[in-house]
Amino acid sequence: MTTIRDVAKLANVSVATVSRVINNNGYVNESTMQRVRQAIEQLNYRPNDVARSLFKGKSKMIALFVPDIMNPFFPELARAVEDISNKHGYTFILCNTDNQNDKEITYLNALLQKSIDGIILVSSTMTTSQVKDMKVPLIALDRKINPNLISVTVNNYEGARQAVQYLKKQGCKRIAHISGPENISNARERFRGYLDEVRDEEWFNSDFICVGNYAVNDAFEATKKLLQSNPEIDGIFVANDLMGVGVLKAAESLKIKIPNELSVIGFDGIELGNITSPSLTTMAQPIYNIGKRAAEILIQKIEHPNTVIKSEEHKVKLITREST
Amino acid sequence: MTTIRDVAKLANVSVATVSRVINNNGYVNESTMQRVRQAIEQLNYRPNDVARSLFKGKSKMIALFVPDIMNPFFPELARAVEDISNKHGYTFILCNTDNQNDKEITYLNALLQKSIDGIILVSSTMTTSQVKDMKVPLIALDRKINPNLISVTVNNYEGARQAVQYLKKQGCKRIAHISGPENISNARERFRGYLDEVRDEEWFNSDFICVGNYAVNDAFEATKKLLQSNPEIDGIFVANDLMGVGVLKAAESLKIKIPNELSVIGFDGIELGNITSPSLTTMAQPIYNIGKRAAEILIQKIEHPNTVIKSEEHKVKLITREST
DNA sequence: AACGCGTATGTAACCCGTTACATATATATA
DNA sequence: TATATATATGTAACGGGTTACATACGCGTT
Repeated sequence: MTTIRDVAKLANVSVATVSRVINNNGYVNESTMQRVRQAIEQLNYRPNDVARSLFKGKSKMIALFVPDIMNPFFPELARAVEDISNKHGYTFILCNTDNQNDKEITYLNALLQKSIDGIILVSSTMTTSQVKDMKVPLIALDRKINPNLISVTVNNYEGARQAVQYLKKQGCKRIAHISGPENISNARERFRGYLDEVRDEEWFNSDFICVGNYAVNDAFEATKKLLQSNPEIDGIFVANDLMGVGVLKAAESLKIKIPNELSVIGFDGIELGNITSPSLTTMAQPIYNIGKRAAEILIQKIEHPNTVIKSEEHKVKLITREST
Repeated sequence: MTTIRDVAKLANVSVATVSRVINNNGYVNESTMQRVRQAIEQLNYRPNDVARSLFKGKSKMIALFVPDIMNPFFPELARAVEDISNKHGYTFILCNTDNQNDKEITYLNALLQKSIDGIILVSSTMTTSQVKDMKVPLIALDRKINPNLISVTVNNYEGARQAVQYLKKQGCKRIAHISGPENISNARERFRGYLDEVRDEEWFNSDFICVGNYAVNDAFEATKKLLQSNPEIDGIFVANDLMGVGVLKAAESLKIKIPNELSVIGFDGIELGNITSPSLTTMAQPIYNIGKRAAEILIQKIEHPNTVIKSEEHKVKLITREST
């Protein structure tokens, strides 16, 4: 492998001068620069990023922790983060945590040993003590971790209220909710939004609430039970689209007509909801955009540690489709 | 940050001895080892991987190039590669190439500068000259690049024939094909399989062939045209499941009943096909498994450069669902 | 007694950019 | 003319592990 010393020798200058040319800093005479450039060209020299990282203590790498890239919500997030990383000259590392804290900690340590420059966390298991006093910049995405850790999220509470309001406007009189796991902040917010919309209705009944796990199958089973025990339900607000699909399938298997007998609204706005039939009405998050913003904020934090950065809450948007 | 020298000082030994303890090689007296271990513990010392990489010229990182992680075929592949990387102590880097050769080359150079240990390529745009003489181990996945580059693929040709045979067995008399892009090796193979099954049928008509782009929308439009011009078609072999979804939607919009009036079979076996209604019959690839094998082979190649490694062609498997 | 080998540990060079500091010339200011 | 400043370039230390090589002790063999 050719090194900066080879280039220096060929161009008849010191390594310092070559380094100045490469990094375009310090004083270098025009003609010297030409000579160095030519030597670099001739040897096809590429600086070794590892040596650079060692000296600088920075690696130009950022990581994204997601529970599981196979969950269709996350690829778009990952794509956004990768695009922005790439645009700013960072290499993108993807880690699947399976919502397991020990995996997160193992990844974290491994990445710190590699001088990772920053990490974006989609996590419901990292604890406050694990994230505070971290010397490497962290950003929470999609799920808040604690109030001191900058986060990029959506207005889950408001979005949930709007979803329920929309069902009411469509004429639903008995609205149920399939919630997400209680340890996930956005699931709690969506649940709270639902509750604040329905708790004072005279028809409200806590049997209309099921706890799901943000996955298709559980929602399928839960919905079947729910609708069999409570045939009066005519609307369901589902805490994410993936479970929304499970609800549609359950209704289909019970021969309940959507949207005639039952209206369904999801949350997230993943492409999947557009493909089912009936297609799924949803409160869509700006998924790509929140991933993009998280990456931009992280890079800002890495490159300008002193700028003041604030958490962001983006707005969800109703997308009406065939399920309502 | 605490360094090996800090540990050495505290344990009253040389850095060489500490290194020997960390890496468990060379002679170290039992009691010395205890002392060093304790110093490591006490200082919470973690070796700096960047320094290690610089000396060794290896980074313990591997990368996966995919066209776009948002295409639902790739997350499972990525997950498999990440799992295996992780298991063997490698860090996983994901690169979205958008099928653009210049992006691939840019990524490649960036990764080489980071002493990447190996790369898995899902690519239809890398050229023979770009991959030969690469000093870093490469593996082609899902798509062959050239005969000299080890690949992990499936039996696309055979699978395609089986798909068409299955449609015939189901009673289809006029079988069309929506193919993938001609520059993708697996699309060509699947097309060839289709052709070899139908070319000698007296009903065969080249109008039954459309070229798609492995995406939903194009297939939707193409199918509408195809079925309107050729209402006699009663079976379609679609080169991937994503386009299969487009076909299902097109049939729905034309009020063509599936499977009664039209049978559809896809290829890939992505989860999506299980969620549509009707659900999509498909020739399923062992997606996770081929990703896993590619990663295992790559790591084998990295860690034992002299072992003889062969390309692998895995078998696809018919999954019958409601669309046939 | 001399030699060989296994055990144990330390010194210093090495991996390869980066940059603080030293040196030197030329131009500008006082 | 003396001093300050911009320009130009080189030397060597530095970042933090790794390891070749040197040194030294203990024990067994001849």
